[in-house]
Amino acid sequence: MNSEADLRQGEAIAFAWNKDWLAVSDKLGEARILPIDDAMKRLAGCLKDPNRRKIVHDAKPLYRSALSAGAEIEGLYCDTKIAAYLLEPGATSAYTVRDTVGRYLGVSQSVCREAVAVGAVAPVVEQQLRAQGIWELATTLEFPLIQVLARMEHEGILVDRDYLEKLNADFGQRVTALESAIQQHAGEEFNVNSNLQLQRILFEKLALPKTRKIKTGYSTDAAELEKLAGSHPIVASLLEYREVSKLKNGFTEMLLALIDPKSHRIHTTYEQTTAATGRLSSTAPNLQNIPIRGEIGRQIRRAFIAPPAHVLLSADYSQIELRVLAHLSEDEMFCQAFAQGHDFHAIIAAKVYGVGLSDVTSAMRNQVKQFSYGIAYGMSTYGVSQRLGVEMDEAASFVETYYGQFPKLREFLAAQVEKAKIDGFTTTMFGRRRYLPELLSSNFRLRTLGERMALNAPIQGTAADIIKKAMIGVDAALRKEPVAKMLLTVHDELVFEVPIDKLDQARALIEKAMTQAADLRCGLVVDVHTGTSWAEAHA
DNA sequence: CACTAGTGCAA
DNA sequence: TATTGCACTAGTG
Repeated sequence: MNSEADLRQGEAIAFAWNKDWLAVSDKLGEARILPIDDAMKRLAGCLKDPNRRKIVHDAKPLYRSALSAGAEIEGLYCDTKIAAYLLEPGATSAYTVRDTVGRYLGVSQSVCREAVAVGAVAPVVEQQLRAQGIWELATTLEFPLIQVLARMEHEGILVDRDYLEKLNADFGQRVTALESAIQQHAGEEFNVNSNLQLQRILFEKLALPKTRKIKTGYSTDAAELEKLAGSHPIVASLLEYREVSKLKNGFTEMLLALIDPKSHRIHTTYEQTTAATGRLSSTAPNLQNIPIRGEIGRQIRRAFIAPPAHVLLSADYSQIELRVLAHLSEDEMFCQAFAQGHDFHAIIAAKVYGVGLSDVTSAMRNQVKQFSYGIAYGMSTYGVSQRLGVEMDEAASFVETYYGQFPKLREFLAAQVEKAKIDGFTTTMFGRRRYLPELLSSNFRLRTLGERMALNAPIQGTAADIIKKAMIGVDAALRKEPVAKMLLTVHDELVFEVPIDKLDQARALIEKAMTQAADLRCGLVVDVHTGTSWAEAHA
């Protein structure tokens, strides 16, 4: 390895261990569980042999192996400190740690600095967490969640490879055909994926009406192309090309590449420290943005399946963010709407428009629904006028009418921003903080962005707290009574694999644990669906 | 290889 | 001028 660059690219040393054993890779991606003494020798051997230095070591295969062996993982480490400890138990100072590992790896000690710092600052981090009043959040929510996530990643989800391959080939043909059609319309060959070249074709050669301005010229995004749809036949082909090539390049192809050859399943990685609001994120692959809306996109969800004699069960929180908003703001009318019945948005629309529930038109319902969601993102009057396609004065009166019905909503939101400006951070129901230095910015755009973040963070963050707590509860219940396996988490949804003959038990257990995760004024409601594929189960 | 911009998928 | 993410492609340095 030539040095710093290689290490920075994830070729860090990874270990999983407890007091009895330590897991290390002995060749790429192949992890072994070893008694602690043997592990030390093996590790030392690996690192000393220059031909085997590349042997390194994603954490995932390590803990997967550990879990298959039925192990309880105590720690998962990705740094040089433990390596140094294993190689030279006497290496304790930061410098000797770095120097020891650096020598074995044939890299400079400075390369090791960052990783070593993680170990060195651990006590300081604990002190900070305590000082910020979030030690409890860490020890009762985030730390216990680590193992739950590890089990889910290790389990993976089954995909229908044959089906996915057919889909991929089909998409491939369509992309090729559409590309030709577009170039026919354009009268020349060009790279359809290049926005620069595309802009030249659309706005210069074909002289289509100019669209929204962007840094590099004029936008060619789907919303703008829709407006040009009548102007030239190339536009329809382009929109379809975008849709299909997105699905092929971004989904079918990637998913096929990430099917684990041994388990035949897809194992995502959840990032616990990425989203500023406390949400989880998912990478390699991101299973939190698998298409669901379009019919073509939905086909991709059909590839996620249950093994024979099993079904997938999807349990999602109904309107969790709006419920959190209702709870935190203590707006009685808003809370009552949840208690009344099933169609929340229609109930709110009836109040806003001052009509009976049966007189709510779909247009009314849709406008109100969009604004209700927009509230949690800090949508402005201008935003309302854009999204609802109305004039500014109409948008302003809509906003007034809406908040007139739910006065505590606006009070709560304003108070959030004021408090965040004083404290410098927002707080969720479980005490999670988001620091917002943007609120002090002299840059108008940045400052107003900070204000919207201050509105959104407690709501999105509390919802994240709740589902995390639910996951810990569900996991604990499932370990006592293994009637299902928890596979995925998608912000307000949990996906399980359930033996068909355990379905009733699993459903009851999951619903109970999720519903009990928090005590909201307006309650928590969980919708459960099952099916052979994720497409069916999500419905 | 590192970085940005543009685009588009999800909750 | 509606939040939070991940990932792809093109293009620059």
